[in-house]
Amino acid sequence: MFSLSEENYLKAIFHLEHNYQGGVSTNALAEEMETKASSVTDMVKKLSEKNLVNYKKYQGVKLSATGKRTAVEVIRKHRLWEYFLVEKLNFNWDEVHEVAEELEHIKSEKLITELDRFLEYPRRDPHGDPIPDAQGNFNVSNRMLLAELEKGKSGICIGVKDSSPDFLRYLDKNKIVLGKEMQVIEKESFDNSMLININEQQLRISQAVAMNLYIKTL
Amino acid sequence: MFSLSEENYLKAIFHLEHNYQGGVSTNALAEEMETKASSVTDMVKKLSEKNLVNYKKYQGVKLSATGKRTAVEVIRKHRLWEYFLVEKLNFNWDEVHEVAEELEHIKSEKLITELDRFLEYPRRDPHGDPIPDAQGNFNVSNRMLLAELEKGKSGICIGVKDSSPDFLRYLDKNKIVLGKEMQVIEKESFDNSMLININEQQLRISQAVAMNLYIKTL
DNA sequence: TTAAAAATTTAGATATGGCTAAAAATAGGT
DNA sequence: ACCTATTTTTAGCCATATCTAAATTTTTAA
Repeated sequence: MFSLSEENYLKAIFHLEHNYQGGVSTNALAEEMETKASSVTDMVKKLSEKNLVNYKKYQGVKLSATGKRTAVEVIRKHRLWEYFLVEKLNFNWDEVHEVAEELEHIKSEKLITELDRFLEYPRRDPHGDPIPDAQGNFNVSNRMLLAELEKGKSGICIGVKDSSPDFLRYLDKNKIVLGKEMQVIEKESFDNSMLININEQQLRISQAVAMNLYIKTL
Repeated sequence: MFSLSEENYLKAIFHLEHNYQGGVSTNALAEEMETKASSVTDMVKKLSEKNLVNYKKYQGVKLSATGKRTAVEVIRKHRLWEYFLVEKLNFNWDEVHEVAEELEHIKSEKLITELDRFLEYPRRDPHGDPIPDAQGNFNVSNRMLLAELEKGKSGICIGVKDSSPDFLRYLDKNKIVLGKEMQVIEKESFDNSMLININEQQLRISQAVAMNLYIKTL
């Protein structure tokens, strides 16, 4: 159907569309894909010829309906495989991304249908990101950043914004696990760090951390 | 490490080495890879430069130690994935090959180590072929073709030589399953067909079938 | 409003893996 | 031994997905 590169471009455009409404710029896409702008232009033309994106010179790209559907399918596969790796194969959540990047391109509808069933239809991957269902629907629940939580209020940790191994290992080290309840004891206006109550202990959290943890309020 | 093409060539050479002792010929390899002899020559040169095969012009190729190790690793991955697909994801044994051809190239040692553990260290894939262990050792048991079994003798079906979907579906249709005991009632010298006792029923088997079923004697 | 800066595209090149057609080497039969 | 048929290799070309460097368009700011 589509090449590995094409699928990766579609996925990248999908992720960037959240931040760039009026079309994803060539440079933004080049940075996301860790390649050069000229390579992006070439690929974007190809995707456009295949009607996966809408593209006009110097105007950036947007996914077409087909392009979006394809991107969501790849994301679904990626997140199901991540869940499989953590739940069945003892992977830690900071080491699944790379392998899932490869597994997401395996072409077999039955494989994914059956994997989904085998995993009992998980709703979120190990980082708390929603797994779209077979129809491409995300089950987006209301979530907010820990940084937005007011002093005294509590929430349950449901996901991470940054899922770099460094951050995930920081969370492991501090026993911050998805599903855990946390309460804001104190906010420091000087550096926007906060003191939270978690695991029946107090923990100081920097702004950088609070800006990258999703919670839902009780 | 190695490209998808390189891995597929190594696998093909490994399989062909059983029949062609003195080096695998370019044409044989071309047929196995479903490509042209000229393309094979090019690739074989590349493999030779990487010391994965020993190659001299017009003399065919043999795997080097490294080449053989790599080929066996790929075969191990292929067969573990086939087992996973059948045992965990409800695939039939005639539909696993294509998907396993893709999965076998995923690069992660941990993935395979953990998959092996998760599957509880299976010794044979769904077609009865041995799965090499992490050290690359096949646990080859003594096996023979059903066609070689004498009249009156019994054996247990342990594998298939031909694993084409057509043949596998023929076996399904006739309830010939790995692990089943079968006894030769009569051999017809005219066409080398045989009458066997299996599942408490008599069944007529053509020479083509008997030449493609592995059994072990009791 | 126009010149400099930034972003984007084009042109031309590279590497991989494959192809066709032609040349070269080997193998077989007499 | 030699001529022919088969096998294998070489030479030159194609497509994908990259890259660098140069050209072009858009944006910004004086």
